Amino acid sequence: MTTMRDVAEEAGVSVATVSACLSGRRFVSAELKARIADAIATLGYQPDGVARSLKTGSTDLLGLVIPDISNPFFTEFVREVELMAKSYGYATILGDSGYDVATERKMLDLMRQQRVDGVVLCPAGTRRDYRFDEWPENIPLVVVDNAWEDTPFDTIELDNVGAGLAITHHIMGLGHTKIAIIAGPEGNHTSDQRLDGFMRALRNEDIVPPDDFIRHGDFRESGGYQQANALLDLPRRPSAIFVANNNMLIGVMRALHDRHLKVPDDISVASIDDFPWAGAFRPGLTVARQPVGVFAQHALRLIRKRFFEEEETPREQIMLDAELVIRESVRKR
Amino acid sequence: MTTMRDVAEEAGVSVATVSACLSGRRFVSAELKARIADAIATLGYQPDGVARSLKTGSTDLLGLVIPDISNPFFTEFVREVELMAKSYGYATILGDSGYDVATERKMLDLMRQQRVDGVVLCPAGTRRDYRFDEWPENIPLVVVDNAWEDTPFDTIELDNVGAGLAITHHIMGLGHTKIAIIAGPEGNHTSDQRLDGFMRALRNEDIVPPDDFIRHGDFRESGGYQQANALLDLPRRPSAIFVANNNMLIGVMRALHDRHLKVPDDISVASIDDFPWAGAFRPGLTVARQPVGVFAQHALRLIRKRFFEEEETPREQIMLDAELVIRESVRKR
DNA sequence: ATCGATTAGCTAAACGTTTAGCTGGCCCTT
DNA sequence: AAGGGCCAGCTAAACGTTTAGCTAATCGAT
Repeated sequence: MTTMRDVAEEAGVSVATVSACLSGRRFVSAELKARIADAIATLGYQPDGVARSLKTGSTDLLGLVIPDISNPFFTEFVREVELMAKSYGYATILGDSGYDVATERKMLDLMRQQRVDGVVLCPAGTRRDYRFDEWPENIPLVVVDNAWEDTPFDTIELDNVGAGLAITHHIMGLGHTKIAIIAGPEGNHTSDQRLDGFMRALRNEDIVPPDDFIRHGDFRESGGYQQANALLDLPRRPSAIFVANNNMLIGVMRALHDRHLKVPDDISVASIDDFPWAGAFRPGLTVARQPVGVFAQHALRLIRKRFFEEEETPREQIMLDAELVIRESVRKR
Repeated sequence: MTTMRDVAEEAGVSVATVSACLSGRRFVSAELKARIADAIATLGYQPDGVARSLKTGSTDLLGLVIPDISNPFFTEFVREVELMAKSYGYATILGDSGYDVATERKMLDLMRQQRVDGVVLCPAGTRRDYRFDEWPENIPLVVVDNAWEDTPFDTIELDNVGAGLAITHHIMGLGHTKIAIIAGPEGNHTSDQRLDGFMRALRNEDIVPPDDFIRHGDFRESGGYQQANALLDLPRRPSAIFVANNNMLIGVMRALHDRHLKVPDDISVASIDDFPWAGAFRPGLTVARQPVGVFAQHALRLIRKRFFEEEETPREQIMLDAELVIRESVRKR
């Protein structure tokens, strides 16, 4: 490999001058600039970021940890974060935890070891699954989507209670009273909040759903499939199902398909998280859409703010509203 | 930050011994091991990967460049690659080029600068869009999915001609003769091959499609939408459409939906690339599935092989078969 | 007892940058 | 003419590891 040393020699200057020329942080005469440029061209020199990182302490690397990239919400989030990161000159290290907290910890550790300039974490677990006293002070970390209350970190999340309320109100507004929910894992913050919104909406109308109607999936397709089947096996079926995320929605649709039940003729379905295919098929799916791009913008803003800030400012807890996208999967009863 | 120096001091040994203890590459007595472990625990020492990388020359970083992460084929590929990478101890740097060759080059340059141990590239462009004479000898690069002929690199791709043939034969086998294709951008290797398979299948049966039936989209949803509309505006419509990738398929479905055309009753549709939702909706979509997991396995195998190999072995050109997944979107005519 | 082989742990030199601080030449001022 | 200020470019010391090569201690064989 050709190093800066070689370039310096070839151009007949010192390494300091080459460095100054490349970084532009110090003045270098036009003549030397030209000689250095020539030397670089003839030798095909390409700078070594690792050495640079060691010396300067910043790697221009960003960590991004998500629980499941095949969930279109996270797919889109990855896309937006990577896009923003790129525009600021960062490269993105991606880690998919597969909703496994141990894997997630390993990823975070790996990223710390790579000395990333910041981490965007969409946590799979709850607060006490992590040992953040060990997290280095100087690496900004922002928690997105499944944010816990009691951390020192900046958080960004949907107003999940509001989204749960909005969806449930929409369903009730079309005359449904026998409404079931397939929530996420118990104890998962996001899931709990969406369930909370659901319950509040029902309570507003003095509806008390049977225990059978409140189900917990795993936020993945298989969980949606299982829980939908459980609901459909009930002697007294719901007329509408609120599914707490899009992957489970797929499973639900598959279960309905298996039983030749038509949406929304036989049963209504609504969910949280839009995705590219939601409008392309029959029936178009009614969902509450998360402002994914805005999530990503805030995430990068916060990381850069922390990275450059001189003295610490209080944590930000950002909460954004969902947008109800009404298509065809909920029908008047 | 606490460094290895601090640990060495605390434990009353040399840095060399600490290093030996941590890496396990040299024998260290049980007593010192314990003292070092204690020192690490009390100081909360965490090793610095950047310094390690500088010295050893390997970063345990893998580059992955794809043209569009929202395409489920690439979503799945990213997932599989990241999973395999993780299992070998690599972290994955992800770059989405957005089908833009300039961005792609920037990503590759960034990755080279980060001294990744290897790169998996799903190129957006054609061979001559790149200047691979500048690519460093010692960073293995494997080209996946849109592989060119004339490179020194290992390649992995679908047998696209075979896939095009299989899909088209399937359609023709159900009695269709007026078959259109929405291919990808002209000059794109993958697209050209799939189109080639399509044409060969038709030629086998002495069918000559009108020029109107051969359309080129951009491999994205909007392209599929536009080209489908163009086809449907034709005075003499096709009875079946072969769509060359899944994202365009979404656009096609949307166009059909807009015109209240039912698949497969009014028109048949088939595509290449399976995706999680293909079977969940009505109609279930008939597709040729790429063995994505196997792609990822080969990619990692090849990168590691090149990284560790003493003397150069000839390039491998791996070509894998698609699997026809027959659902409901193509119907007997 | 002596010599050589073996081995645990140490010293010190890298790896390829950045940057604080120095040098020496030039120009301006008095 | 001498002194001071300024500035382009240089020297050398980091950054936090790894590792070749050395030292000194231990042990067995003669």
